[in-house]
Amino acid sequence: MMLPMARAATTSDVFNAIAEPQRREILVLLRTGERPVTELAQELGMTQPGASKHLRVLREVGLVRDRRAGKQRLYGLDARGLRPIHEWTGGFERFWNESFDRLDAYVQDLKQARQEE
Amino acid sequence: MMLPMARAATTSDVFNAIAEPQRREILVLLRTGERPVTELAQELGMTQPGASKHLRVLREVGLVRDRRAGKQRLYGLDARGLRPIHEWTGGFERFWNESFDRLDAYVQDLKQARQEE
DNA sequence: TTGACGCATGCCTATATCGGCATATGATGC
DNA sequence: GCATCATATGCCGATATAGGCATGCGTCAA
Repeated sequence: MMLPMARAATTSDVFNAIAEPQRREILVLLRTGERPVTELAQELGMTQPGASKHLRVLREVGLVRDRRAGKQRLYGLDARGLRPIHEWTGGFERFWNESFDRLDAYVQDLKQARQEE
Repeated sequence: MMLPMARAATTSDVFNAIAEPQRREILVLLRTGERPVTELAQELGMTQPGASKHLRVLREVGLVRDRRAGKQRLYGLDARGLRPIHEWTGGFERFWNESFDRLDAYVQDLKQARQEE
């Protein structure tokens, strides 16, 4: 009896964590410094539980760290996890330039063909 | 009557497209050249429909292009869409270095504190 | 100890996929 | 047209979230 294999467990990986727009906003905001959840939620127009949940995901993949500060809990950026992604995409740098060239060549070909009609 | 708002529509955005490990494998493989779906599926150990579906997502966000070649359909890389991601993560470069420094300083502090015990 | 405050969690609903499978669609050659 | 090969799609089952809301839990101050 073969059970249908469902979606792969992509949770807890950095690519997945930054696939969410709001989580990216959080990371960007945290570049300007540590913040408690409530302030963060307010600045980004999300509910406190919503912000907490996103922060949890970010913390689980190591993109943010938290430390207690009195009654509050301050969240801060730990961007090291973004480096692998930067490098992975960087592995295509040669190709996106190449793509431009090819597209350009293609466009030139079209123009050429037109004039010869 | 307030309907619960579900998951945001993140479909059709590049961040989401590359969040899937198999799709990343496809992109990496395509760096070595165009390929028909079947060959691609075979090389990556996935089913043909599976490969087709992933390619569809990649095509919808513009990361691959296809062109007909006789009976086959060749898929090729169009890496330009990866550039924004490279740049977005690059915006954190300063911070991941800084993080390293801080971590290092933290470790030094610990060592210092130990010796002074 | 008891509020009050700040934040994390649990529960629920709606949805978005992923994978497997069968099958429709398309193009080719006879 | 028809058989055949190459791909794309549809359907289904199982899961993974995202958001809203209410509530639990921990910390601090009086």
